[in-house]
Amino acid sequence: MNIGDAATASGLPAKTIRYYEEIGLILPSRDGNGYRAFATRDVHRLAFLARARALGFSIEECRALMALYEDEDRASEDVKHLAEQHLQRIDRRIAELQALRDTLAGLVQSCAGDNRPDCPILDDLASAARPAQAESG
Amino acid sequence: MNIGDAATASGLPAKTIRYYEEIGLILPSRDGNGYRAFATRDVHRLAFLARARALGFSIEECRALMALYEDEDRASEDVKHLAEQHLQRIDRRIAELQALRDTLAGLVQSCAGDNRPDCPILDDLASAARPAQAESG
DNA sequence: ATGGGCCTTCCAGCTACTGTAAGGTCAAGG
DNA sequence: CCTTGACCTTACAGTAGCTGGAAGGCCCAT
Repeated sequence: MNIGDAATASGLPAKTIRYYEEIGLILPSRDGNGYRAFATRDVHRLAFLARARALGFSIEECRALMALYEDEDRASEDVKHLAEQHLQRIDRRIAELQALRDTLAGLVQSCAGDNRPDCPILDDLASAARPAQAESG
Repeated sequence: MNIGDAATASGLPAKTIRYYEEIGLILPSRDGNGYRAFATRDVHRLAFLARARALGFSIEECRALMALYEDEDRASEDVKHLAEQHLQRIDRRIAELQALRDTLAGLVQSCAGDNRPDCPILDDLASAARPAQAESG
């Protein structure tokens, strides 16, 4: 199977597959003409990677997950640990974004959004530059 | 004021300030020795940028916000529009992460996390590779 | 032989910095 | 006067994870 078909089958762009080979995530064999030859197993690996990436795991985490996937003697504990770490990272990120969102939503709401120059949003951004105008207390 | 003091005053690393100059976000004057000379106004701009970046605005959005900040004849509508777009992007991102989080949390919970190899997390990741084993329905 | 669609490699670019190297400047101390 | 050390300068490389494009090879149909 050539890279185009592997791309279609796995859902990953051919470019991405070449990149994954370059960084050692997969190692398809080669035909006589130099074309990559993907076995069914390779396509499974690619789909595994696609799914793991879609769940937000980093490339290095995917590498580790792949190793566990291929290791019949793995402990599910190791997989769970990776997933838990990732989950915590996502939770932190959500909390950050939520805080951002709340601040921003407040600013948006306070802004008239008309053709006059007065703007609480710009005032807020500038307030960091003029701490005399108090935001603590 | 040299770059070190501007960094302290604005909360941005000196490296970042040089970068901002390179991409044309600020243009401090220069002393005879080639050192950047930051006026109070420059430090205000830097703090403005720092705050806007902390709120998650992209560099290009910061450039636009800065232009509005400096334009006395701006319409607050333009600022609000930028902020609303950003807010929507954050909302979408939060929704994405939340969906991810839910999926991942389900997987984590279903995994025993012991020293046996059986692992619903890996099963899920691999399921994309073996659609015969059904996930729809 | 020629056209088109696939494949190959290599290099550049994206965001927003960050690190490092090699060197210039300046004030203090001996 | 010289050194030390903290500051400053530029330029280049690297980060994550691709993505686009150039230049060229392979293969099949006409």
